[in-house]
Amino acid sequence: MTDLAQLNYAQKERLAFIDFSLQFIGQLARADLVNHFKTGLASCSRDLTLYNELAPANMTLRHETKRYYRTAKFRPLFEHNPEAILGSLCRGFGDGLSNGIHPSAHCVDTTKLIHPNTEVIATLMRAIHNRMAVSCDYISLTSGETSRVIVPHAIANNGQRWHVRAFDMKSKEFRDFVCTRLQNLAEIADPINSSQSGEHDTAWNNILTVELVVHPSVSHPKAIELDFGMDDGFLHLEVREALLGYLMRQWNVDCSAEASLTGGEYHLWLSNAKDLPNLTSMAIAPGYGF
Amino acid sequence: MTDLAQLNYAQKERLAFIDFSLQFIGQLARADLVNHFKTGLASCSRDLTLYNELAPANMTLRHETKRYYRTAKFRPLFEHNPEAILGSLCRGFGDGLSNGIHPSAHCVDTTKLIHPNTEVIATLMRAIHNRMAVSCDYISLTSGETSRVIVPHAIANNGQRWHVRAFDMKSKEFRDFVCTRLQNLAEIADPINSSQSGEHDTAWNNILTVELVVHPSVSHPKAIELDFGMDDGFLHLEVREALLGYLMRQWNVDCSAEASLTGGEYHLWLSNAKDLPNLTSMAIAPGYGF
DNA sequence: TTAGATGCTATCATTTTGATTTGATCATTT
DNA sequence: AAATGATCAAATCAAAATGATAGCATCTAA
Repeated sequence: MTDLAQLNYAQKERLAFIDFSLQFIGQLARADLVNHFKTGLASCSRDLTLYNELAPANMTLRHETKRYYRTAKFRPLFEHNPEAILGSLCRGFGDGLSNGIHPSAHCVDTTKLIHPNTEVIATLMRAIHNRMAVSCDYISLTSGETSRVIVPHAIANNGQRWHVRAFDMKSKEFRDFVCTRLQNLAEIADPINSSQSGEHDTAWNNILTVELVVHPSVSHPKAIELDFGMDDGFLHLEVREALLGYLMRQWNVDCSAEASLTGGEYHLWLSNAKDLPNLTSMAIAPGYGF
Repeated sequence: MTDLAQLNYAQKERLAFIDFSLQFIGQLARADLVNHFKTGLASCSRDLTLYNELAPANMTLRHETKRYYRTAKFRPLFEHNPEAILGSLCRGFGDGLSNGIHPSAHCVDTTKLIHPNTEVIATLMRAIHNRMAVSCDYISLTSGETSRVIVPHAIANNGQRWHVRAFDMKSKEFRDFVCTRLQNLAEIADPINSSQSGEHDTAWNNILTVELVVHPSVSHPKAIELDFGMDDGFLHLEVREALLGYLMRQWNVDCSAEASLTGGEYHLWLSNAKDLPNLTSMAIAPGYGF
């Protein structure tokens, strides 16, 4: 009896591709496998036979079209993560390799307007992993261009932009820097001071629990409960203090004490706002501290 | 002479993993490869030797640490797409297979609060590919729960939620439905009416060209130009009419005729707003039509 | 009715992989 | 200073996976 766990990486990948295609496209032909994996025809037949052994009820061959079709009894052989799936549908299946990409015309992700530079991300990530500082020029919205030395310890997406969280030698505190506004990065070989490492970034390491509820102004709260998968009307989140403001802004969470913001975009209310300490990260949160 | 193009899929994947690790982590040990691909030790040595043949200047072994390190002369062997990279760093390398996931603690994507149901996405995608209608219950924010029959033709992310674009039999027009608010989906075997197919969705098929410029209120426009990769101060986009409003809202684009919105969140201005026809999709766009 | 496309299976040569052994380097311990 | 242990490389051989090919089945479309 063959078993999924015994198979090697390449075989599992091909079976996952079959599973994915059946589940999300509903059909599959041998040529699709050949196209994607640049494999031989005989292998495809073998893979399809193997898949059929592992999940006999999942697909049937229709000779009229010479394709395999998902059956009504289909049970996925692999667990596909929803976010990863949608990414695969939009970008094409197959991470890491740029070949075999044929994105679906029927699945479009948001238009990405900001594309961090690969070299910048690479340099930052290496500096983070190797605990090194980098020198750079930074163009801030408030103060324009300045040269700095920063000690990065994490990269985070705030919903629109990728930021690097770093100790800033100039201001002597931990700050966020937008990755696309960094230029002329250079690694600095000298070992960093331990007080500049990520462990000392309190706003980053402090995990807050926030409670979100459907905004009282919403006339059909069930819709919002479905969106956010709320069982009992509450959504409890653990969020880094440094990222909380971004999160509230991204999701248009009304952070006023009494849910007093009006406007159709506020679907959620931060119901424990008064329990939270006064946070600088929340300066951008809608309605906070008014 | 070995050549990248000659290698099989599995080998290319392992080389891409080596390339990726060197570029974004800066180092790599044989054990990392074993861990990820569940491969034998001997294979790793072979893969590393092969990588070294293909890119001799990219890495060196340091016996002190028994790891390979990226050299200063590193030239990536594979093209890594920035969005895909950041995804890989956050979620772990290796699409399609859930094994070998060890996401970086130093790269955090936005907190996803909305998780579309895999079955719903699968059913919709199959209906789209097979040009079929589905019956469903939909809970709308304005009118609450209703039963409908829709003919989907695309799935799109509007920046916060995944929508399905579909012909709605009830209203007899093309509309957006939030995927998480769809329940009790059932495929309808009857063939669809051709007037209900995606080709007739004019707001979807109409591609508009929009011109974005840095908002005049920004004091250091260079920062914004860097964010959006503007060469000459302009950003020209081709956008589906049906998605334009979402895009303007997602990026906080001031859509007023004279860039009259105030507020630090408006980094961009839609400079050709007056050239655009009156669009229902733009109802949610900041400042539009005021 | 027949040609053509695409599917399956079987066979065999080739390639890739896994397991094992031997030897090297270097940090750590004795 | 020498022994120990961890991890690397390289070589070898057996096992497994893959590619190529050929013969046959099924169905569509001409």
